[in-house]
Amino acid sequence: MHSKAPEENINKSIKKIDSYFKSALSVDCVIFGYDKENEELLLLTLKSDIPPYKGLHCLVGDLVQINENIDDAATRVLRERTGIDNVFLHQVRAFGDVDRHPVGRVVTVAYYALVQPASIKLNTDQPPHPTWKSLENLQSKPMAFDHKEILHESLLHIQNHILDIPVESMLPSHFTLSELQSLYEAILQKPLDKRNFRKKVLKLNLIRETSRVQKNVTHRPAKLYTFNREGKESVL
Amino acid sequence: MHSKAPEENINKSIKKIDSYFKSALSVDCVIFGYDKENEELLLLTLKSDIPPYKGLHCLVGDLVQINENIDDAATRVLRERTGIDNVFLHQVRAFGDVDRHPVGRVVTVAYYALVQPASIKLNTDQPPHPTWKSLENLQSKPMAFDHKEILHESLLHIQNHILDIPVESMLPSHFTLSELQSLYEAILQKPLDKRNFRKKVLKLNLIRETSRVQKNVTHRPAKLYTFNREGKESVL
DNA sequence: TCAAAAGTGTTCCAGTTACACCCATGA
DNA sequence: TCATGGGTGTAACTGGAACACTTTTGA
Repeated sequence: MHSKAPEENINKSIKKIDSYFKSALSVDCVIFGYDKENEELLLLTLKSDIPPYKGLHCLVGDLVQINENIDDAATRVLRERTGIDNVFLHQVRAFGDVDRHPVGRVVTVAYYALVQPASIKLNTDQPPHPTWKSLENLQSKPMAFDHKEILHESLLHIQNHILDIPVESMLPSHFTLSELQSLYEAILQKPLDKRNFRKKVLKLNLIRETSRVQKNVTHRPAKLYTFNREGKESVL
Repeated sequence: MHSKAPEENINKSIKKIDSYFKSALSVDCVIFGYDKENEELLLLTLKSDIPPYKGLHCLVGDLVQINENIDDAATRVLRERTGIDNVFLHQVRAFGDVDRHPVGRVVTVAYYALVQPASIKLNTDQPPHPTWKSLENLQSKPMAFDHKEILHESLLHIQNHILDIPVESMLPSHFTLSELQSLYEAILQKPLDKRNFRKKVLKLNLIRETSRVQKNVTHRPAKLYTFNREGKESVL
C-alpha cells in the first residue's frame, strides 16, 4: 500500500510549499505601439530604479498578487503603472533564470499587446513615468534585467504569428492600404510588394473598403479601409 | 526629483516581495510517447495523491527549487519522478489561474517532450508510479488540477509546430516510411496521403534512405530510413 | 505642369492535392 | 497463388513572387 491518509499528504505538501517559498512571480508587459508618422514600432518603457539596473529602460512589470490570475495580473499591472486599459494581452512564455532579478528569485511571465499610442493617455507625469521609445533605437541600448531577451522573443512571436495577431488595435478605425502595409513592414522589418500586399489582405477578408477617402493630402487621396474583424479578440 | 536612494528601493522591493510570498512555482511535463504497434500517442501519467484529485491521472510535475532555472527544474522533476533523462523539454507556457491547485497558489510552467516509450526504463515500481496511458482513452476521463487543459494546449502546440518538433526522438534510429507516416498521423490526428508524404519528407531532407531493410515481415520488406538531423536539438 | 502617392494585372514558379496500380515477400 | 503492405508518377490547382505604368489630387 503506497497511498497515505489525505491529511498527511496535505500537510506534507504544505510543508514542502513553505520550504520552497523563497521565490516570487511577476508579469512583464511588452507593449508595442505603432507610430504612423515615422512608420516605426514603439515600445512602452519604464525607467528601472532597481540597482544595478537603475536608470535603464525596462518593460512594464510588477509582482503578481496572491489571489489574482496571471492574466489578470498583467492587465492590472499595465493599468496601474501606465494608465492603459482595455487592451488585449497575450502570453508569450515564462522566463525563469535563477539570476534574472537582483533582489531575489523572481520568475516572470511575459505578455504582449499591440496598441495605438496616439489614442492612449499615459500617466507620464507620475512614477514610474511610462514613455514610448523607438524600438530601433532601443536595440542598441542595454535594458534592465533580461528584458532585452523578453522583448526579442516577443517580437519574434508577433512576427511568426503575424496573421493571427490583432494588428487592428495598432491603427485608427479607418486607414489607407499604404498605412496598413507600412505597419506590416514595421512589424516584419522587411519591405512588402504593394500589389501583392493589397491582393492578399483583401483576399483574406481582413479589411473592407469604406466610402470615405483621405482628406488634406497633396496627392491623389487614398480610399479608407476598415477591419472586418473589428472587436474580434486575439486568436493566435 | 522622483528617484530615491538605492538602498531605500531595495528595501522596498524586498518588503514587497516578502508580502507577496504566498505562492509557489511548479513545472509540469507533458511527455508524449509513440506506440508503434498500436499506432497511437501515449501520455506519461502519474496518479495524483492530493485531494480532491486523489486517484486521478496527472502530469509529471513538482515544485521548482529556489536556486534552479525553470528549464532545469523540468529536467530534474522528470528524472526524479520517472527516471527519464536526456530528453528535450520545450516550454509551452505558464498556467496561473488562482484556484488551479487545492493546496495553495501554485503557478505552473508546462513543458513537453517527445520520447520513445520502448527505449525508456520507468521507475514504475516506486511512487509516484509513472505509467503510459493511451492519449485517446485519456480524453474521456477527468485529470487532476488543470492538467487536461495543459495537455490539450500542449497537443495543439506540437500539432501547430509539427515541422519544427524533434519527432526523431519518438522513433528508433531506423524506421520505415510507413512508420514515420503513422507517427505524423497520430500527432496530427488525421490521415495523410502516402505518395505526397514520402515526396515531402524526402524533399525536406528530414530523413535519408539506408542500406537496411525490414526483416521477418510477411510482405514485401520496407527500406529503412534514418533522420538526417539525428542529435539536432529542438528548433521550434 | 509638376510632384507625390494611389491604384491596378499578368506571368512564372513552386508547393499542394488528388488519385491507382504494380511489386516483393512469406505463408 | 494469395494476402499483405511497399513503392511509385502525373495532372490540376493554388498561392507566392516579381514586376511598371497610369491616375488623381494640390501646390
